[in-house]
Amino acid sequence: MPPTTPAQPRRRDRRRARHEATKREILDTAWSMVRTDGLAALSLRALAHAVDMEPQSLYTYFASKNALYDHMFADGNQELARRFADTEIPGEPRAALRAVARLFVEFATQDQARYQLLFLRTIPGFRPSPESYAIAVEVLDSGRAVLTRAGLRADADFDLWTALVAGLASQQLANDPGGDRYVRLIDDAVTMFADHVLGARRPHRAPVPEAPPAPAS
Amino acid sequence: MPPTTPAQPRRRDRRRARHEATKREILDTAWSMVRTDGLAALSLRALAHAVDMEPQSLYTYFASKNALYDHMFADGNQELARRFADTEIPGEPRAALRAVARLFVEFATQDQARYQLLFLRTIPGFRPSPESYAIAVEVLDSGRAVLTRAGLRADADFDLWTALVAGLASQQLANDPGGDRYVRLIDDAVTMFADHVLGARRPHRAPVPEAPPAPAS
DNA sequence: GTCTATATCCAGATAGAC
DNA sequence: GTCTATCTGGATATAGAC
Repeated sequence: MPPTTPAQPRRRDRRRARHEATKREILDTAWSMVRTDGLAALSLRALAHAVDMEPQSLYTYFASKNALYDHMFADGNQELARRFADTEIPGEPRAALRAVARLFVEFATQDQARYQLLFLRTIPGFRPSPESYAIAVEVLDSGRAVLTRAGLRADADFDLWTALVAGLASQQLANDPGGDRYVRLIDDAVTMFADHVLGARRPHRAPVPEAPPAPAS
Repeated sequence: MPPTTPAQPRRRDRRRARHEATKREILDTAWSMVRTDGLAALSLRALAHAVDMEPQSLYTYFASKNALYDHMFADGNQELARRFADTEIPGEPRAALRAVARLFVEFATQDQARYQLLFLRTIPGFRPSPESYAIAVEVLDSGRAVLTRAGLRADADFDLWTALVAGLASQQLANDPGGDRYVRLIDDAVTMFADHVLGARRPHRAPVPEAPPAPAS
């Protein structure tokens, strides 16, 4: 019998685990609902009934609707962070840019509601908590680290980069949801960007095989 | 006495003019409200009281809330069309691209709610009517015409263009509303784009004065 | 931790008098 | 064209029994 593990803490752990499991189920259900009905259309009543609860019981898990949005915000950013961690980023600068662009645009275009919650100001009055926002900053820093390794130095270049990939994602979601009209432009966009900030290895879209890599600055 | 203009029609005209004026006032008030409270936060009650009406009276002017959104959608697109018509677009390709990029990004960043209504799918269930959507298509065609004149041929290039300018606008609104962190990247972004699709007149950001204009294709 | 009961207020929309 | 009156339903949130 383990001496330093009395029964009480273990039971408390079990209870807490169950609490977390229910919370997880609520969050997953919420995601599924906003995916079909739209982010702003989420109602706590409908959510509660979808998990077989009375609406009031939700308040055991989330203090308010905005608190729920806040958890979803953290959740989505954590998912993106996980993908960053799980993706091997090539050392070659252009390949690295392609990898991170694909990673982000794929993540963004998979879920319109998630994109709106994480990157647009769709819900009036919603502001992520400092803790949740910190995760978003961490993710952004992951992206920045990749670009720095690829030879990017200027903040303005990083901003141009985020505008480019966010633009592809945004247009894909708004004008061709579920399609690939803008997704398929990713590689071309990366080439355009890399030519601009890293120096053109190949002039004007004509591929030059075996050209030496261009220096960063 | 004018023979072919009886009194009845004139009175009808006056009434209709008054009707249109009130409609205009409601629309303007709605714009002002969504600008401060957020697009999705608009309520017909609050709107009605802001124009000193009972909520029910609004239905004389707009058949539903979505009908109001639809009029706002048309309204915003008409404003953008007006700006296109009023702006002189230079003949030189890069200058033309700069002009249209500035025009669009300025319009977009002036009003977050308007941007969300016109270009993002913020309101669950809202779809513009065919008549309103036609105005949006017309505006898009204006932009396309400028790029065609500048030497752009491929549809994919036009899509890359809209992604780029929409990305700048979107990031400006989401991450630095009211500032110019992304707006000031417009010229750089246009250079990047033009180098890519029109051919690099200047290699890697080093301006070459008096260089001959590059051919379109 | 979940429920019943309730509070409070708001939403969009319709009917019909004036 | 605007009002009063009303419908119907929804929203978020709290109190307290079990």
